[in-house]
Amino acid sequence: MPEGHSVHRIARQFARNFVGHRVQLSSPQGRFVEGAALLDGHAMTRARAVGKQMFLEFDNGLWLRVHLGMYGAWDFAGDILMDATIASANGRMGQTNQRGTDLDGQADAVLDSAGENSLRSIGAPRRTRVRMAEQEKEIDQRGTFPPEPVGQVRVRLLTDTVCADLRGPTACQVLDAAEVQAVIDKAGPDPLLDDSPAAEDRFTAVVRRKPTPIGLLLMDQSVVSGIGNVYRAELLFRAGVNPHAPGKSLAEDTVRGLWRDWSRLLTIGVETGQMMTMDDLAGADWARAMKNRADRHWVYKREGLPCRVCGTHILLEEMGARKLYWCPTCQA
DNA sequence: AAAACATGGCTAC
DNA sequence: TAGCCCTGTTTTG
Repeated sequence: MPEGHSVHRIARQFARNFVGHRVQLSSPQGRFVEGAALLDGHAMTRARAVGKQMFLEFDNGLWLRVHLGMYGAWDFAGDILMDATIASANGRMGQTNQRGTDLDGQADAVLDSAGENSLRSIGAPRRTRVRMAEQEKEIDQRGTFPPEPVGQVRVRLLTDTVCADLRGPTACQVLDAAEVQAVIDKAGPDPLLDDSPAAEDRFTAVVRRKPTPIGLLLMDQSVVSGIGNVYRAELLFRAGVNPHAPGKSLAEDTVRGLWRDWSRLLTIGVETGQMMTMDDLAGADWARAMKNRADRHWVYKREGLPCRVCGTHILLEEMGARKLYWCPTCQA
């Protein structure tokens, strides 16, 4: 599934295209009929991402909470205003985006600021169809509007001009404001929601108190939000940290460094739409990595291959019921 | 062509 | 610990 960066991008897409508009909700699949009815016909007022979860607020005070899980995806169709980086990630927009450009750090898009601030618009809406999951891709350019639902569509959000279909989510439910707050309170800090020293302190303190291996702590969404299996492996390699090291055994600077690096990688991920973890690349190397996943990571999915730094064979083991990739030499 | 696998995480057993 | 969500991609035959 999409790790944290994708969910932030999807929330922006909703802020861009739905916030401020009346929305018709339905459940073509039939498994969310009651929930859809609670929100149907109301205007969307806010789109938020917190770690891997997304929250859409409507003007009756209720929220739609969505977690994509492993297979979940959103398909957008219609006259879509796209964040330029989405098209860029597909290589369709030429040079509109280069790394190094700044996000303004505004993770939430609220009603009065939707459509401006951090979203770099292409300009006019474009009639298209885009799938947003871990990868984003344009599906086709034409067709009737709204399109026929494809596959098991749990919920469809429809305005006069734009349609969003949700398929295969782990979670899709209607919550009131207090329930949303409870979910958010349980989540660990998300660098895009809070890049304050307090957030870094909180993460650092929690990690350095626990005997749990850091490789498990980074995946624990109550410790830190948004990190998944790819970012876990890559963050640990970049920090030179052994995944088995207990949180409490790590130096304070090391843990703070992990937080800051996560903030950096998440920012790059939101900007490019890719889990680009070899961010020191330049020119042709960067372009190749943007195109091919195999050239994008230090250790992820590289078991048995020589470490890009020291040549040692990359190891693969199970940790937290997920595949963990690491270099026993660089991460001694 | 078919089968296995995966960026997650909840729930039931 | 296994199932589920039920899709897209990769690997196997």
